Amino acid sequence: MSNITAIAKRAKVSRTTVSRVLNNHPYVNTEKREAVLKVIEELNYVPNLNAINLSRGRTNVFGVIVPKIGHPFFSNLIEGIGKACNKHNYSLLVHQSNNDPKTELEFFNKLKYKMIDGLILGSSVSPTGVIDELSHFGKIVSCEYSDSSKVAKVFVNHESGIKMAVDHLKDQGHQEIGLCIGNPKSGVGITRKKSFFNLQKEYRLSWRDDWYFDKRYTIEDGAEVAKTIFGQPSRPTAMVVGNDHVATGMIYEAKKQGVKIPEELAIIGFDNQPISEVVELTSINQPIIEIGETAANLLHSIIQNQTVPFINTIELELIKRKST
Amino acid sequence: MSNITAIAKRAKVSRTTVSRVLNNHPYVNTEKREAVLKVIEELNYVPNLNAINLSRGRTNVFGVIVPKIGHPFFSNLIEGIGKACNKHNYSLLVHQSNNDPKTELEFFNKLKYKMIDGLILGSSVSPTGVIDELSHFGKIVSCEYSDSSKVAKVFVNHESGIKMAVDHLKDQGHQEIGLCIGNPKSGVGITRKKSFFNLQKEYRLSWRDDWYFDKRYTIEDGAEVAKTIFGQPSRPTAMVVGNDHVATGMIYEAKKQGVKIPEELAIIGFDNQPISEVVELTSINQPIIEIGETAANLLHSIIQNQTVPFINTIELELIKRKST
DNA sequence: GTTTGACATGAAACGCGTACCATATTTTAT
DNA sequence: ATAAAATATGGTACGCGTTTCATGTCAAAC
Repeated sequence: MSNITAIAKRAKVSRTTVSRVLNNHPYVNTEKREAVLKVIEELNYVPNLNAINLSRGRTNVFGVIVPKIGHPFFSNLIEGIGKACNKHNYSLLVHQSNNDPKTELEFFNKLKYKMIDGLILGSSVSPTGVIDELSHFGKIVSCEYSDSSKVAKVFVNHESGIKMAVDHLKDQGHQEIGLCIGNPKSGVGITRKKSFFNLQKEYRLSWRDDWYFDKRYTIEDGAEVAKTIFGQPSRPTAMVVGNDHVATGMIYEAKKQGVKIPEELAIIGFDNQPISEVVELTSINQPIIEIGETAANLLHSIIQNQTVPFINTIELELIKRKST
Repeated sequence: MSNITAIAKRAKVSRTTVSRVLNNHPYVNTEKREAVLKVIEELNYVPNLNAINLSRGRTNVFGVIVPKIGHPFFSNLIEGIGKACNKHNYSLLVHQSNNDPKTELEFFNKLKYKMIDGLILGSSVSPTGVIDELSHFGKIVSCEYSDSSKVAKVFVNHESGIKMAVDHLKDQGHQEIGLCIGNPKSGVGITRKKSFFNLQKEYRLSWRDDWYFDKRYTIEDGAEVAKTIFGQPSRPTAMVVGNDHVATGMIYEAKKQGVKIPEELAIIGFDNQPISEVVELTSINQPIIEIGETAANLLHSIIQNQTVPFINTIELELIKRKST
């Protein structure tokens, strides 16, 4: 293995000059530059990024933590982040936490230990204190609401999303509206739940505790939720569902049982996934890829010490289809 | 910032001993170990991973390259890889290439430059020669067929997948079968195309050139393909479609136009994505997450110098639904 | 009583490139 | 003509932990 010292010797220059050539520093005589380049060829020199990173004190790597990579929301988020990373010449270390705080902490160490220059929280279950403390070690951007004042944020206004959904259903005359969300302990979950029940009180909507479901993520979960609802003596006339896949499962089950959508049950989903077009599901569109891109761009700007808005909200849009 | 030297001084031991404590080396006196641990607390010592990586000559990071992270196939592949990485205490550097050879080469440098210990090719467009050369710098596992003898492989037998699909359609009496694939230049694309046309000849099926489509990836693409087919004077009675989303788009368009599935057009997709259940699409199931897991496990084993099968094929399964 | 192996500890080399500081030579500006 | 920049190059400290080698102690084994 050849290194910078070997090249310097053979090209009869100093290691500093070799370093300058490698980094396209202008103050190098053309002849020496060429001599160095020639030796680099001859010795098949390959730089060692670990040495460079150690020396520079940074790695040009961002980290992102998500509960589940395969989930359409997060894979699109990562796609957006990846796009921005490519643009800024950063690499991306992706970690799957399964919403397990222990696994999260482990990944957080990558920031502490200087393996990544910045961290993007796709979703996190760690308490604010942990995040605050972590922020001493590097810049953090969160893609969901967070109580921590130390992290920059890019997120969709879930409160307004829920309001959009509920208002839309109310406008259609619904008074009995149920709610189905994913993880009730994630930032999104907490916000959605709170917003929903606030509105529900404000609008004096009917309520029954068995109109609430959480920890539902998949099409199968949706089918099961629908089954439960259809089996209830008094079912809601509409459901706000935090996830298009779950909503799709519900539509699927409704069709199976001959329950008419939207006449007997109106359904509104979130994310406007490709699937929602197929099943004609009304959905609140979240430009997920854009969120990811914005988050990574923001992180990049912050690291460059540029002044940028610390809290960014992304606007939602209701896509009306036949399920409402 | 405190480092190992500062700790050594304060704890009145050598740096070596500090290193031993940090790495749980057994030959350290209990008193000294505790003294060191105490100082580590006091100074808020945080190890520097770049230094560790440089010193050890490895990083415990795997790289994976895919064309598009948000694509369901690849996000699930990455999920599987991520799962195995978590198990083996590896991190995962994810790169999105958009099938651009230049971007690929850039990422390959992460292996050359020792930033990653091994590389997983989700899909690659680089010629065999490039991969062969790269293999001198580290272990590589490919998740698709590759001509390179230097890389280990984990892939589904796309030939058998196409055969499954065509046989199934032929059994149902179809003689006019069209084909729609994604990237015709990727490993998968090439194999599927070749296998399909081999069978088509072998079975003496009818053929028209306008029964072939490629570079189709999305639901919208599928709708457009269906439109084209339905506008043709002589359309196939069945289509083999390399991707469930595209197939879904076709079903969607067919329903819109009142074309009956499967009576007027049978459709068979690939991947058995959640969506295929919703639209009742017959699909060839590929256990994608499992492929990812197997690939990462394989890479891990190879790096540990364990003897493992170099070429692994994963079995497919036809999931019969109402579209055929 | 001596050999052998387990236990314990430290010095120094190593992995490798960057960046600051010092110095020297040319140019350009005044 | 002289001061001030620009150009060019090298020495060396620095970033930081691991690992090999040398050395030493103590207890068990023969």
